[in-house]
Amino acid sequence: MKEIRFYNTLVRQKVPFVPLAPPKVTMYVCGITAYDESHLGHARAAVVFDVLYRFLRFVGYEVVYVRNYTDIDDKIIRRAQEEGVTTQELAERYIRSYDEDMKALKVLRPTYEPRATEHIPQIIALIERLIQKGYAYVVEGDVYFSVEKFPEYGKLSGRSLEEMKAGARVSVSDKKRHPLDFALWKAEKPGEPSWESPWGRGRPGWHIECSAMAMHYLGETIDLHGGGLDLIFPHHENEIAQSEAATGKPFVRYWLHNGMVTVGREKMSKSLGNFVTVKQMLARHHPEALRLFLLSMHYRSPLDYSEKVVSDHEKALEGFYETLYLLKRLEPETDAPAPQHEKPLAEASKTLAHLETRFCEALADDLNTAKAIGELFSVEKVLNHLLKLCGRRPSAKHLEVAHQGIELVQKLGGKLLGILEEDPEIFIEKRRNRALEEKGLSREKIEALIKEREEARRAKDYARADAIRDELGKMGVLLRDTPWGTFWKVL
RNA sequence: GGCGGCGUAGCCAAGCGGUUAAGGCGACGGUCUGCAAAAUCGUUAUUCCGGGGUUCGAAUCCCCGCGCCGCCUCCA
Repeated sequence: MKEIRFYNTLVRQKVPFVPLAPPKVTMYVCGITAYDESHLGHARAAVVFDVLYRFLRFVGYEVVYVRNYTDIDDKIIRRAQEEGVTTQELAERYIRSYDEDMKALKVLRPTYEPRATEHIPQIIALIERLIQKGYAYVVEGDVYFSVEKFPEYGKLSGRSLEEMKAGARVSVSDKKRHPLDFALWKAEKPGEPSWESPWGRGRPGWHIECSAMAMHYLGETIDLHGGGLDLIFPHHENEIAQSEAATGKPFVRYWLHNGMVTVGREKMSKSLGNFVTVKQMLARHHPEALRLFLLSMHYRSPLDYSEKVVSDHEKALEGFYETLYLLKRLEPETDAPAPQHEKPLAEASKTLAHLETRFCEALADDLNTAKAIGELFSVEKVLNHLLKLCGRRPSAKHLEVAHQGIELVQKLGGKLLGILEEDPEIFIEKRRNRALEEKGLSREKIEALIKEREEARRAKDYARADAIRDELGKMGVLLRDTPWGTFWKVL
């Protein structure tokens, strides 16, 4: 296995990944603010870091993975007030909804999924530490972090305080000593949830929760911290400032940021209203098709969403499953392969092993899932060749190579990418049922017609057989005659 | 304005100085098939936004343009 390399936002280049205390790896990813349904952008971040998590475990690391839920913030408060529910009720609802989405998308559960409101003591302790060290100040029940006290402020996003002051779109609050100072603690406002603190009742600011929870679960220096590119400034910059000011130690060894999902090249976002929710997508596509789409682009690049492209990936996925389906039906007819098959079989086996290496190297190279997917589809090609080689009389040796391929698909596709892990027969039946329902077609009718056509074919009544096929074709049903019977699919 | 990124076939996309520029979707032709479909074989980028430069050699490095996007405010 070649060394693993990641693009570290902090140093702006790809660097070898060396965990602080192998085999342990600590990893923190910014989760969602639970105030609305999650969209494709949230799904991308979750799926990308899910594959990272899977890959690190696959190569033998013991990964402690934390992904938080922000369950108290301005948007949650506003939304809860609009709906006349408590912030807890609202957050709970969307956390549950997100969990459903993640489960459907086969995103593995992180080791811990902490919520901000369940870590108020840790947050307060961290703020106190910052005040003691002179990095934070109290104004009328608010506590602010003083960016000028932290000389390295801006190191992640590549800005200086001067530059940012110049372009200042930052609202100047008379309470802040510097426009970029940010709230660690916000004084209670009437009708808003609040907690006791040394500075009076109030609630935590946004940035502090991630530092507090990351340190609580993972220690003062963590290996990996992930999140969307849009979090680099100010959120992650602020996390660094708070954490490193408090501990005097590096907070994160490797910062990883995923690119945005775009629509017509524009960022998908709530405010632009150009978002598609995960639930809407799941209603139209197989979850694995979504994963395939989300992983088809390198994680740091923008990913432009369009139904056509998602469907293209879905078709590719279906084709792969159809190959697996046929492969699974093979039964050995003889013990030994025909002599002229021995060499191709040996070559197929060798190619499969080679593809596995290439696949893993792709992931090791800054999680290049797009390349890895390419290698995986080359496995499909090998399997199709094998299928052809098998013909109607596969030998035990043919089957052995077939199983090697199937296992490889389960390992690389299933275990690492979270795709192609269903039973092909179940996958195909699910697709059929979904398509039948969409088009309002009757399975019984289709199957009866197919049976009738098969009888006609046996009787060599091809005119009748073709008439039935045309009829089914008009219904959107495509037929494919195989040695094991007629395979059908609804387009 | 500052910082960062992108521009590869009809569409999506890999490629990080050196074999025939991965892979997917699509299109066209051959094989297979009763005919289809699927599969398979071949064709579909003599060339990587444009122009210079470095180099024995560049899609890959440098410079100058053009176009697009993200961040600088809450945001995955």
